[in-house]
Amino acid sequence: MRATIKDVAKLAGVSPSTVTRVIQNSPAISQKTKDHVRKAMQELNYHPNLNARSLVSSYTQVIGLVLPDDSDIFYQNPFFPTALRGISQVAADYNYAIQISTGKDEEQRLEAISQMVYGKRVDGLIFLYSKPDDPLVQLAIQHNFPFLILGKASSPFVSLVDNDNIQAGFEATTYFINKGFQNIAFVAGNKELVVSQDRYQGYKNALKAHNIPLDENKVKFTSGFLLEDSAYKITRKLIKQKPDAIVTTDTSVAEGIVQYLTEIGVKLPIISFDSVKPKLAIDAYVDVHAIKLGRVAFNTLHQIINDSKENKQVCYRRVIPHTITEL
Amino acid sequence: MRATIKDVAKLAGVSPSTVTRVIQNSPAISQKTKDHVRKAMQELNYHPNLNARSLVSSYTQVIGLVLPDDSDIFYQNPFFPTALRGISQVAADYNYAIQISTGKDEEQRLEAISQMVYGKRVDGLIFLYSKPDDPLVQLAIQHNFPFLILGKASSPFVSLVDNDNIQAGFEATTYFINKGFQNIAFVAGNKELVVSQDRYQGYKNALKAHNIPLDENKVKFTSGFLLEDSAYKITRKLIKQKPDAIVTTDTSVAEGIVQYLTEIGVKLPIISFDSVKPKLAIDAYVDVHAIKLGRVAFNTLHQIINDSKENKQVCYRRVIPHTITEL
DNA sequence: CTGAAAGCGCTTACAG
DNA sequence: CTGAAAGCGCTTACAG
Repeated sequence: MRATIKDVAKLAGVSPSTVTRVIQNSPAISQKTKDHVRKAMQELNYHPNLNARSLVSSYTQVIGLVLPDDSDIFYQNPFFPTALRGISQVAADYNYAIQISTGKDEEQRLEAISQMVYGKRVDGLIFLYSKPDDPLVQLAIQHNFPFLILGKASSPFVSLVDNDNIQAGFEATTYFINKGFQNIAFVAGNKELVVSQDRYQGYKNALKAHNIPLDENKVKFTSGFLLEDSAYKITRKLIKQKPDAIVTTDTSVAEGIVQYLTEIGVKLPIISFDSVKPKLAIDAYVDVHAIKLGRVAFNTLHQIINDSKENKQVCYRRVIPHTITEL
Repeated sequence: MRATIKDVAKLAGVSPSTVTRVIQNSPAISQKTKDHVRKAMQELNYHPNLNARSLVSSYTQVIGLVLPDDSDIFYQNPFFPTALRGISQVAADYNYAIQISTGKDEEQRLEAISQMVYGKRVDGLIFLYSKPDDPLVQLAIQHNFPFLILGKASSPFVSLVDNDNIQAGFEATTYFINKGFQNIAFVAGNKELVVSQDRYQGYKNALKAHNIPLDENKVKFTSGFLLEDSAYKITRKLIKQKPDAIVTTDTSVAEGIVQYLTEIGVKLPIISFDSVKPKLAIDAYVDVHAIKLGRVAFNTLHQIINDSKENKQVCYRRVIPHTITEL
């Protein structure tokens, strides 16, 4: 059988509480005792039962990652694995484990997250998506459970880590304006998503700042599950407006556009958004630095968890700078 | 405060053990009592403390997903999110949660997995990679801990779920042979990986079966972190061998090849392997059906966990069929 | 069909 | 600097 804290205590000739204190590296314990106990732990290959620890101490050293529905386009995008990398890098340093939670629909996801929260399986949550009035977020708010959104939240009292997508849209558009283009089209992903709206706002702001009139015929939003397919079809119409450059919010969208343009033998300057260097022949991309987003997200959640232990309620809002890279 | 099992028992006028039995839907309990207790649970919004449950019952309803090093090319590939989808779909049906585990190097990963296993945080493990003599797999074997490898294992006594990569390599090559090509090149990812070796074996088998001599100058393996970059460079040399078609084992590799070929204005038929429809203009791809792999992986692990409760030791080896799709 | 008791493996005051 | 006791919230035999 696995060794318990009692076995270690016996072998080291101390009480179980002393063993606990050694594990916690309590300054109250003498160096000599610590050495003894540690030797005993080694000898018995002792590892604490984390369930027992969590039961009594009511912290788990686990955080939950809340993903959107299983069917979501989310999984097509390198954003998720990249942000996950950032989160897990910092989590490993703090010795935190990561539990992920998704489901086929909202009901199943709500059930899963309830179990995590009520069942005391995690100390905090990171939402890897952002949508208005999400019931899962509501649950966290109601129970005063530590959480943070990786994205833009509608409520002003929610902690979040995000890019400044309005500014990024502005800069992406300005990139082309500065190169002398005047008929810049804009093609975004799902219109409902806050990121699409924000980047569109940035696009409009940039045109305005340079006194270029907005032509809504040059603005398109994709729909459906496969972004490329939708973008491909949209381009057919878009091209009639004779744009001289295209700002797009997603590499998948850019892929659809490029595919159509290639087929009809047209070449247009394109800028896109991505979390990794696009494998596509486009001119530039806005790097949202998903690894950094993930790293800061974990750090911030960690902060929030500690705050809540002290009954502090702080709302953190962190912006991760983007960069524009020419290809 | 959150309601405990005692609160429910009191409200329902029964003992805590009866509440437990109702939760377990034990046939020993009368319908009337069940109704009472369930009503009380509803009223108090009762959710069991899972740490307490795991402590005493020593099962967790959590499985661990073991990922390769944080720096690994693994994260560039859609295989991971796709397989994860499959795993989490079935996990949700069984009401299992998923914990993921990675780290910056093997030491950190071993530490993380030790905590999961010794700390009794998970009931079983799925390894999402496969390499010879992996110390993490050793740990699981030594402790008789339920696990399974999503990939090919070197030991014959390890459960696994995988494609038949030799057969797939054979078919991919035959696809071109049947179209009349005779000078088929082969470009694979990292030579150390078992999948690369297996697909190469399939390539050789196909040539042999059609009496086409193997020309090792037409066989290349990439190296380094960015597969496309490596493939790009390799193509420069490869092209001197005047291949008339190329079998490649990875879409990233295919991307590098296509990029080079496009630049020099050459078009060659290419077939690749992928878990999602490639966004690249190639002729066909072998779909490894990563979702299915994930689904079967969870189901099998679930089986293994149940076997181990009954002290059964069964070694499962499941093959997931691939398909070739023309684009 | 149901309850009382013991215990899972820890940690946390309390006491010295 | 250290120990004895109590308890976290469940479940599992045992008994009836």
